[in-house]
Amino acid sequence: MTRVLVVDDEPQILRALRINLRARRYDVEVAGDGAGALRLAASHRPDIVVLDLGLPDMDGVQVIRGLRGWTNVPIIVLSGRAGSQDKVAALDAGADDYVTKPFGVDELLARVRAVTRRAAGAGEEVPAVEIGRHTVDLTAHAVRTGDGAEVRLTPTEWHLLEILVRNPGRLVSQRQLLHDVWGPKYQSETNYLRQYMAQLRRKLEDDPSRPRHLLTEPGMGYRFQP
Amino acid sequence: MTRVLVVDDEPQILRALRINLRARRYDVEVAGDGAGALRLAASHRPDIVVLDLGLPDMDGVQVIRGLRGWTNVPIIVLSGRAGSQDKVAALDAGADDYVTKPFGVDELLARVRAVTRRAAGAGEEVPAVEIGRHTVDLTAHAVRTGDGAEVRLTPTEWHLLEILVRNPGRLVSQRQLLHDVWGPKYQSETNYLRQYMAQLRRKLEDDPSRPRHLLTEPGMGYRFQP
DNA sequence: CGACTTCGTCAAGATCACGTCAAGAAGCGC
DNA sequence: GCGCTTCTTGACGTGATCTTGACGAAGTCG
Repeated sequence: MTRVLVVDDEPQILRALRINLRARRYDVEVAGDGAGALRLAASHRPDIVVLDLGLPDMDGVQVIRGLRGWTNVPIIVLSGRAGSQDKVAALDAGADDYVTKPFGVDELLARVRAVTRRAAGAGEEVPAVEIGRHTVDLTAHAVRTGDGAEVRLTPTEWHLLEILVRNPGRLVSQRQLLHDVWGPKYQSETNYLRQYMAQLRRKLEDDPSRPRHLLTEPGMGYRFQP
Repeated sequence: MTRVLVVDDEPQILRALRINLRARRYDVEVAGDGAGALRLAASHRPDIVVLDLGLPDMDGVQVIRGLRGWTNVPIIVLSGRAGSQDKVAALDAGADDYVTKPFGVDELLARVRAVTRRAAGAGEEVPAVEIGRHTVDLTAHAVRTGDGAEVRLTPTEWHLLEILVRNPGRLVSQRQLLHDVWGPKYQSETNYLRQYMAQLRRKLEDDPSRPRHLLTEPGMGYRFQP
């Protein structure tokens, strides 16, 4: 059974999540503060952590760092404020996804499923993925459309696409993309991302103005949706 | 044609073996140290390796282990020392035969024949591919056009073509091509690639200015498209 | 409702990579 | 040793790619 550790300081949220997750056959542990979360994570080794950033005793990002020091367990962050820098910091610290409060339980459960699915296949390779009518073959470094025609990507376009495709379903922060593609000195040049994401959508999406796979998460980053 | 890789640090031995083996219709590549031997073996896929144990850069047994990590190519060891423990170490590491210096060329040739006969029943791969009007036969090491005429390629041209053809449809990076053909110190000399890719296209493509099989991926590398 | 941020888009110049030509150096066969 | 092939190295024009700035639209927050 999949073990979930839920960390939140609001008792009613803890109660709601515990009931809903148990109904879905998850094994649920709860913690009300950061110290308890770290202690429970170490002793119970959960398969997923659902973490609220607003904790009474310590900053949520510190909790993430404390976990990432010794485990790669998937972390889904809950945040009360939309557009907050806290969430970007959380993703950069190693969180896997985020959900803004107030959130629907269905949405959270969907993200839990997505994150567990990805963690299950972590060891395997992803040789090819589909984007609209196109197939992205990472090993061959090629993009082909259905009728065999090739789509040419520039080196920078490839670099960016590869990072997103290697993290399917996962939100990748702007800072991380800029750092990985352009280097540590370009972490605030978000126009580069806008420029190249637009080019990728023009080349890969069926309707570039209405992307279905290369999604923008405003203020956060970008996500490749298989 | 059978490909032989000769590894020795003494130029006169290299020269003598090259002349004698070529006279017997073997295709000979030579290396002067262990690193070059491993590189040539990976890119050129010899049918036999003749390996001197006394190399300047690394222990011969290490070279044997490096080869045995991924290939079962027959290895004939040359050694100046008749000591039995060297022999045991080499054979235990995966060598197939052992010749003590000084040796007669006839003896070595006999052992080469014996070892090839023994390994004759090995698995095979893609022997021939088509490029335009030409047929590239990797095992025979020859390129023929439709009417039977032969196209002559220089050793470097072969080396480059072989790497590309052994990775059909896949992008091979400039760095890897330069590393495999010219060695680790030439990884930024992209003019070599431009020079030899142009020569290959002149010899193989129907319209060299509009290549259909030897494709450039700007900024990244080259690709052989079957 | 207005100030502010963020995103998508367009357009421009600067820069880089490629193909090509050419010539000297080195290696090999005779 | 001599002639030939092959390899190495440099330079240049052209076209593609990258970089950079600016603008309006959409959304957010007070």
